[in-house]
Amino acid sequence: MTDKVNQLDLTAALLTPELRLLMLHSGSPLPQEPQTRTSPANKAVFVETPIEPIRAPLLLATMSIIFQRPMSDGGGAESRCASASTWQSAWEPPMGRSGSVKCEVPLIRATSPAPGVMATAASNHYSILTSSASIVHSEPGGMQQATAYRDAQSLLQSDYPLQSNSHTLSHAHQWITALSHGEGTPWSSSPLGTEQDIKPAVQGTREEMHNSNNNLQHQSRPPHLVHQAHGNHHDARAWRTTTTAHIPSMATTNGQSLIYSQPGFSVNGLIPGSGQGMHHHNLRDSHEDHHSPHLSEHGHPPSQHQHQHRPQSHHEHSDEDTPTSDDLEQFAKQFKQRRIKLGFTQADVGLALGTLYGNVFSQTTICRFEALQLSFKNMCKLKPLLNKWLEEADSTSGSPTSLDKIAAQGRKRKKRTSIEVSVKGALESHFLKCPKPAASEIISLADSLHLEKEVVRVWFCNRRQKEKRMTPPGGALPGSEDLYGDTPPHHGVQTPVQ
DNA sequence: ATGCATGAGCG
DNA sequence: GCTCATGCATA
Repeated sequence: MTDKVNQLDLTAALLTPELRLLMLHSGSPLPQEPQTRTSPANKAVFVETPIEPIRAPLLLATMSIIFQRPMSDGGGAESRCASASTWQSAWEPPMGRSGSVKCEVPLIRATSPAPGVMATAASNHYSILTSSASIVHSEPGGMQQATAYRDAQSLLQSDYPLQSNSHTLSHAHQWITALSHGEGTPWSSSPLGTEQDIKPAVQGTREEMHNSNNNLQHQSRPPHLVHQAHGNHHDARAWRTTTTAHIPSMATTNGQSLIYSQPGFSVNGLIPGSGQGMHHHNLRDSHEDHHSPHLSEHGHPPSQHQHQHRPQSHHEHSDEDTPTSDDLEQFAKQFKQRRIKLGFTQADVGLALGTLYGNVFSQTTICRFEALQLSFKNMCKLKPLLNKWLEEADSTSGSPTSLDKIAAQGRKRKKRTSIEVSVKGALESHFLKCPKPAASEIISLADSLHLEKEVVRVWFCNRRQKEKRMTPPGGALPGSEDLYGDTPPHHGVQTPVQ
């Protein structure tokens, strides 16, 4: 039993840099050095190694082991991940000797956490198994482009919630979203929150965006996908694949811990030459999409840029003119990047706006701005302010801007009601059928759900509001726009044909 | 980051 | 009673 733990069959192919280092440190014999080569085409890195297994002494003390058993296990490939400690008692040997084993070191985030990293670490190695010739990372977690925004949404919301780090994932998503995007419109993708509740199949788009991308098919997904399957959700273009073996920055820092270099993230290719901390990468990747005419996933231009705005050409990102949704998206993204780089929190900005221009805003609002989760109008309104702040902050960088706290006004607020998941589900389904229930309906609904009428009413209001902002443009679910009957008469936008 | 809430403005 | 902008409180 101890043997199992202490000796692990490893092929060089499975030897990650992390593991390699550990082995070196522990004086373990390393398997034959793998040869890495990079595919010029997709930048994927392949590792070619002899299949010859080696015996690796105990390195598990600080490792997480993920291994996959061969199909013969009845249940099919089964992945496991356990800490060394638990592993010892719970581990079962791989079904076959050839069973691949993948080890990875617990990762320590050195600096500002790169969202998604942890999650990624835990779930992206599966594909590596069984293929000793080429290892290509397929990262399920968070590298998808905004192009795959919707996919990502549904993916993140539904496929991962079970993971303990699911919240990390949602961050990742958000983050990634901010970093890269393929479509030109903010609302062209569903910035819907990471709400755990059912994702409505009907999207009540109205105002701005119509992007007839098919984003519905993702509504239905297998309740539980195997990790490997996740890769399919991703827009393959979103992020380049690479191998762990390729990560150079694996060197231990201060000898204390291994910095985790998430291949999918840092070597993503977004920032080719950046030698900075990964948390800064995003600050420059914007070049990627800044000028590129955002093509939709299907190669169609977003085409809804003009809607709802003045026919002003979108060449200038001026604060004066009504920006286009593209401008806003760009700005929001840059804003966030700058803010982070400058070291301000969303709350800081909100307060600063108050001291600087008299308009205090909450962290929530800033957050929503960055996430493009405000109405177009609202975005337009905030943009100039934020832009001014940005300029100010940029020029003042170095000396901390005075962020006089503005006393929060005390107000007796109703205790936030927490609606149970099941109840929420009921509300959701009702919403799908009727997003705007009559008072009587609300009452009966409240009655049956044992909720206050007001709570139900507010819930519907919020739900509608939410629907409006996060509505996937493409979502332009047929006929969903007039769902509320209050759709403004603008937007005769050319719906991207599909 | 987001769910539930508030309140102004409006019809 | 709705929309809309906004935020407290919390996951």
